Amino acid sequence: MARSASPPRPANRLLASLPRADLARLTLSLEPVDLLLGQHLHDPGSAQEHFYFPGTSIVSLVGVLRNGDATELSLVGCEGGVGIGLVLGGETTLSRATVQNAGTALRWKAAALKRELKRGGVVQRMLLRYIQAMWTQTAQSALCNRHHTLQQQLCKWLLLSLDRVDNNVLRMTQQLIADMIGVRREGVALAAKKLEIVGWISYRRGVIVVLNRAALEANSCECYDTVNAEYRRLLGWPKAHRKPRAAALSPTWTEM
Amino acid sequence: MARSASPPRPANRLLASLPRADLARLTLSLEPVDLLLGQHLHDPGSAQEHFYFPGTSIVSLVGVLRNGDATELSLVGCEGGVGIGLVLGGETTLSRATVQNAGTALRWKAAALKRELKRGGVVQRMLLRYIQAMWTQTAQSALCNRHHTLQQQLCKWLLLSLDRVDNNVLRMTQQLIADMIGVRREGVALAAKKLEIVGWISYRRGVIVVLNRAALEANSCECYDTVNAEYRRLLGWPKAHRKPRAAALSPTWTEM
DNA sequence: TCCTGTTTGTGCGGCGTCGCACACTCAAAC
DNA sequence: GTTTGAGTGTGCGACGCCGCACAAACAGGA
Repeated sequence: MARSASPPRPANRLLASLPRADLARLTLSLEPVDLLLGQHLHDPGSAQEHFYFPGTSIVSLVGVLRNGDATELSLVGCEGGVGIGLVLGGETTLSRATVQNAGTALRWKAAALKRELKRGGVVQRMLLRYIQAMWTQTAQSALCNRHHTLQQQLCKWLLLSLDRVDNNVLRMTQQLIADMIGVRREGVALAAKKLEIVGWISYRRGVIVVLNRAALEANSCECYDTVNAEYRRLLGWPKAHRKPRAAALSPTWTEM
Repeated sequence: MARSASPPRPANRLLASLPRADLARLTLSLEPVDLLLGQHLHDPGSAQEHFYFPGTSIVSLVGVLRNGDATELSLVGCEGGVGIGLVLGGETTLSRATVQNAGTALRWKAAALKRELKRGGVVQRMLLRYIQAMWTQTAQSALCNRHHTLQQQLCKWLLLSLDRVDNNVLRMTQQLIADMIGVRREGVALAAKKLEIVGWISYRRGVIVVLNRAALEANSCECYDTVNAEYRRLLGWPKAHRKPRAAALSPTWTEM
């Protein structure tokens, strides 16, 4: 069969980490799709037909309470995948997967995924390790929600999102961010204003530009570093997957 | 070999759910141990030598921040197991597993667990589904920490613990509970006092007796029900694993 | 160009939890 | 019986976020 002998490295890093042979086998059953802003890849309790490997898209996993209040459990971009219920065997989960950022992804039919899991090789190991990384992120969210301020969490959230796009621009309204973090829009407005006043970000009507990434890192809660370190350990990332810009000497502002 | 042909059903319900043949095979490599109050089964980043199946013991998985602040991520009793890092392949996790309630457990050498996982049969499926249940519990904790009051969380926590012992008595100081929920001891003291005044619990110096379980259920946050339902779905529990006592007609108090 | 709906800014009272301080109670050890 | 320390009760000011109300700024379509 004359399928290209060595397909281009996929944008998704889970896939890119696979040995050539395994990647080639998987590629046969992967289908490129474009994910649209606001699209739900799955809802609480709904069966999932596909597992998704985001490329340029970003997907947010959120937990939802009966009254509609929500909180983000994990943010998934090109470093991960969506559909852990398929891997762990529960089929459905209680979470919702919403597309945060329109973009590309590769999707994998549930049946094909299960066939691959039965092989029990490197693909299975990769998926399970990724699930551990995601569990860590969810666990850290629990800690973060309990112990850290909105200001710190906003910094963390901006950084997590920034790591999953290829420039320093985020397209998000404050309302959307508030829904993700699980707080009021006004709270986000206040915190964002402070970040703008000190010049670390600028924004207007749904477009956020990060101007001083290092300062955000210094003022985000430890969760950002902690989770990143664990992703690196579990998934074998290089030390930093973005070149840090020249560290700005912004002091961690105290009276913010 | 004259090993008893049909070993007694184990106290741990994950094990009890296994087909006879698989259980018999596993039993050969399981070792009974007594877990002591306060014992750490693993610490953040430390390698785990064993996977534990609690019998009468209760183990709390807690996440810890750099300053020592902590929050419970999952409570594990006879319905579950401790050591997901071994199953998912990361070996270590960022959480700490502390024994909440001294009691029995069966432990399983990491090497034997890995051999079993390679088989890829019903044991693997059972462990993965349990991990999904645990992820759900952790995720719900994140939501709970964000959106629910200490009073609700205390009710939830008492119920979760109660489900994992065989009477209505919990041996825990308020300080210990506070550390688990991730709040101040004074806050727990206040909330507990309210529960005692309305007569739903009584306690003295580290011994809590639950007098009106139904009332606690009515006043706990939805997380208790949500997580329980998901455990039932994923692990095939019967509808209620404790007989509900006669439902007390305690109104959900409003001015508590 | 004006209109309209979305996005952001801001003020106010209220509530839940924090951090701290200190008194009290009980059980076990001496 | 007395001492000691762990466990519990309570008050106070502070802080962070909520819920609400409403104004202002902006972008896109009519």
